[in-house]
Amino acid sequence: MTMNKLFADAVPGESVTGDPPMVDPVEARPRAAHHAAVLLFHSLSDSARLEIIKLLSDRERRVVDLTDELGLAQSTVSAHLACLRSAGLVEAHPHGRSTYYAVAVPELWELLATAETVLAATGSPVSLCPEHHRAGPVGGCEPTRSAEETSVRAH
Amino acid sequence: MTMNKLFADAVPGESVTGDPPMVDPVEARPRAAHHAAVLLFHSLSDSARLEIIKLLSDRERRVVDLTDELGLAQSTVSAHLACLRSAGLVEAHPHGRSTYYAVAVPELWELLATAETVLAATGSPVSLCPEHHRAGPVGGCEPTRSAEETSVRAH
DNA sequence: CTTATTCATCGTCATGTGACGATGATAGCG
DNA sequence: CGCTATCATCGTCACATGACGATGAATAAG
Repeated sequence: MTMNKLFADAVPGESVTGDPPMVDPVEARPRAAHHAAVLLFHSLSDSARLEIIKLLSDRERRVVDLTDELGLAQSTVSAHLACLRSAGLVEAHPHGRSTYYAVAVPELWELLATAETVLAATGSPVSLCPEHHRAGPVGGCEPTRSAEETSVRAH
Repeated sequence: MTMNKLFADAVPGESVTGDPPMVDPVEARPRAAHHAAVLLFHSLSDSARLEIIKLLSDRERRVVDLTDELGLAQSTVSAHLACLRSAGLVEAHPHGRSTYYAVAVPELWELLATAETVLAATGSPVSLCPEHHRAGPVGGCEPTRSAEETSVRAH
C-alpha cells in the first residue's frame, strides 16, 4: 500500500513548528516524515482557512468573494489562500483579472468526514462536510465537480 | 502553559482569528461550529504531538518515556499531553506515581489513514499510521490493545 | 520518617502566526 | 489611452505558542 519512507525529507518548506537542529539521531528519520502531515493539519487548524474550505465546497470563489464572505481583509484572505495552496489543498485558476480558487484534492472531503467521526467520538458534534458531499459511499465524499463550478466563470 | 484557553471558548463568540466586533451575522453561527474541528486539527499540527500519537499507537507510555523518546523537556511533554487531552484524543491513566497515556479515540487512526490519502494526492507520501493499524476494515484501525500494554505496568 | 521519582503547573523567553494597510502588477472597461 | 478592479506581496504589529527551568504535590522506596 503506502510503502513509502523518506520522500518528505526533500520538502523545501520546513519551519512550521520550529525545527531544532536535530537532537536525537533515533528520532531523526521518522520526525522528518511528519513534516508534510504537520503542514496538512496546520492548514486546517485555522478558523478562516477551514471556513474557506467549506465555502469552496459549494462552488469556486474569487478572492474578493471570500473577502466579502469572511469579513476579512483582502491581504489576509490571500495569505490564507497561499497557505492552502502551498499545502496543495486548493488550486488557483486565474481568469481575467480575477482568480478563482477551488479545492484541488477531492480526498479532502473524506478527511473532513473522518474528522467529524473523531469529533463525534470526543463529544463535539459538528458538521464540517456539507451534506451533498457525504451522500456517497464510504470513500465517496467527492464534491461532484464538473459543470457546476466551471459554469461560474464568465466565459 | 497557555493552551488551556483552547477549551475556554465554548461560547458562540469567536476569538480564534482575532475578534473584530462581529462583522457578519451570516457567518456567526457556522464559524462557531468549527472551533472543535480547529482544535482537533491544531492538536495534530505539531510535530511533537503527532510523534506522541504515533508512539502511543504502539503501546501506552508514561510521561518520562515520551520525554526520553522525544528528547524534549518533561514540562514540554506534559504540555503537549495536556493539549491532546483537552482535545479528547488521549486519556491519562494514573498508576502509582506514573501516569500512562493512551489514545482515547480509535477513530483517530482512521483520520490519520485518510490524511495519508490526502498527502498522497498532494504528492507528499508519508506513513502516519503504522501498518498494523491499517490492516483492518474501514473502522478497524485499532491498536490491538489488550494484554500487551497492560503488562508494561509493574503491578 | 526521609528520600527519590514522577508529573502537573507556573513563569519566562524567543519565535511563529494572523491581522491589517500600503504598494505594485495585471487585465478588463469606458 | 487612461481608469478602475482584482489580487499577490511586503512590512508591521499584537498575540498565541512552544521551548525551557523551577517549584510543589503525590507516591513508592528505604
